[in-house]
Amino acid sequence: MAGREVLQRHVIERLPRYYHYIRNVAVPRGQETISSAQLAAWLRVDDTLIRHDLAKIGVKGQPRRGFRCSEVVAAIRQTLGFDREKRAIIIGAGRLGGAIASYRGFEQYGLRILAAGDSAPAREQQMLGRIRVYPLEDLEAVIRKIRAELAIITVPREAACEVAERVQKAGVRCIWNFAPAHLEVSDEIFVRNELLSVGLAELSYRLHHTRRYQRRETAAPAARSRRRAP
Amino acid sequence: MAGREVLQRHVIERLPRYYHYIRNVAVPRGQETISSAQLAAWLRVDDTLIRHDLAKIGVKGQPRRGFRCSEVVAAIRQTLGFDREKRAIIIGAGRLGGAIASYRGFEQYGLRILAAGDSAPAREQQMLGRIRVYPLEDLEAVIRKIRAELAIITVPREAACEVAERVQKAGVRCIWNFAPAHLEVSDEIFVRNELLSVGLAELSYRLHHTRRYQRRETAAPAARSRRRAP
DNA sequence: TAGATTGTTAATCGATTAACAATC
DNA sequence: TAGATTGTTAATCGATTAACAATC
Repeated sequence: MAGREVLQRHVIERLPRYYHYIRNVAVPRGQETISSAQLAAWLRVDDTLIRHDLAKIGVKGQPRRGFRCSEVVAAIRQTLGFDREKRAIIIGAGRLGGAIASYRGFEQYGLRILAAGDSAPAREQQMLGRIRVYPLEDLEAVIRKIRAELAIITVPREAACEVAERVQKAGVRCIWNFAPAHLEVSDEIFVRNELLSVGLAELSYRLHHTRRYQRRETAAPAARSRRRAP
Repeated sequence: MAGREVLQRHVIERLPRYYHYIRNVAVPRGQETISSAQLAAWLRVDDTLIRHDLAKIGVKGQPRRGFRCSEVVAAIRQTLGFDREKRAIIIGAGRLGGAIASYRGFEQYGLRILAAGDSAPAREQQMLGRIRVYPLEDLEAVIRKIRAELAIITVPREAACEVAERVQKAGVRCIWNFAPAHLEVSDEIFVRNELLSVGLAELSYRLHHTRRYQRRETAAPAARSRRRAP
């Protein structure tokens, strides 16, 4: 159940890939079961690694059959908490914020974006898809009203730090930050920084340094952080 | 110069963070030099790791002074190829595509988005910021015309695979994929999958499993892949 | 049954950290 | 000079892979 031992970060990063592959590739193909070898071939890792990971989240396979897709999916959902609602506010109702807010795929991860905030007068009081956009002055009140536990930050860099401080004080427990800024938040709150330039950096390196590539699809983390030194 | 030995992936993922921190935090503060301890405290890693990384890209520090910011920045730019132009096309002129295309910060990484493609008639012939949007029928012609070596995919999942195949055949060498799809491309081409649900998965896990967090800011990769099994 | 696949312990590999001499 | 910080080799740690018995 909940509260198995703590998972290592690498495992946490791989599980959503298994989830994604099974739901979007294996199941649509009509597969009821999936072998560790199949997942491994896809993700370009050793099949033992897959079995280790699945054992950690308590899924049992059947010799000669593999793992039942439905069981793997259920175990991942349960382990990662996809089956529990995450009440979120998105701050920054620009194009990126709009893209995230209107993407329906995140629902299968339990994300519920209940409100948006934005400073630009032109955008205030507007709707972002089906989500209401509030002026930034009301940030704290809105967070409390919708009981947001997660804040998604899609404001420009200059505004990100202040927004982070405010959402933190208003009681949010996690931040998903898309602004290319270094947020200074307390230790109590978890921040995941999606620094897109890291992706660009890798592409740049590959583009300029390599001609051919070995194949590989790897589960790999993005920026995570906790608060900086006191 | 170019062509030092191949860097390990972890190093490639950390360098842009150093770059980002120095340019956005240290330099604006007026620092001319930066110590490995300062970078380490920020990124929550051991300072030895920083010195190892910087040694790998050929930066020399000065005892009691640290590393010159300008030298570190120059070395990272040169190593990762930020100082060389990357000609790109973005396919999918929706909100996410628009956000990426109009973000000016990528210029300091050498990214030049020269054209956009989109299938929706309403968007055809429009401009995306200062970038012209072409209909998808002309994809191959546009890629050849602008000599794109990088394709940024921001189309919906259903369209992603076909787009990937087409850009590949048209000669693009790298794909930066934001669609939550498994692209099937040849070994010759490098793909970086920015699967955002991985980030959401980690937040979900933290939100449901932890109360307090140790601090840490870690350089961490996102999805990378090379072509799948033949 | 034979054979494919899981499950798990042990070995390996590689990234990180420790230790400490060198340097300004 | 003394002291802070780099540079580098060696040790550690942890993730991945190998090996192989168990199972259906």
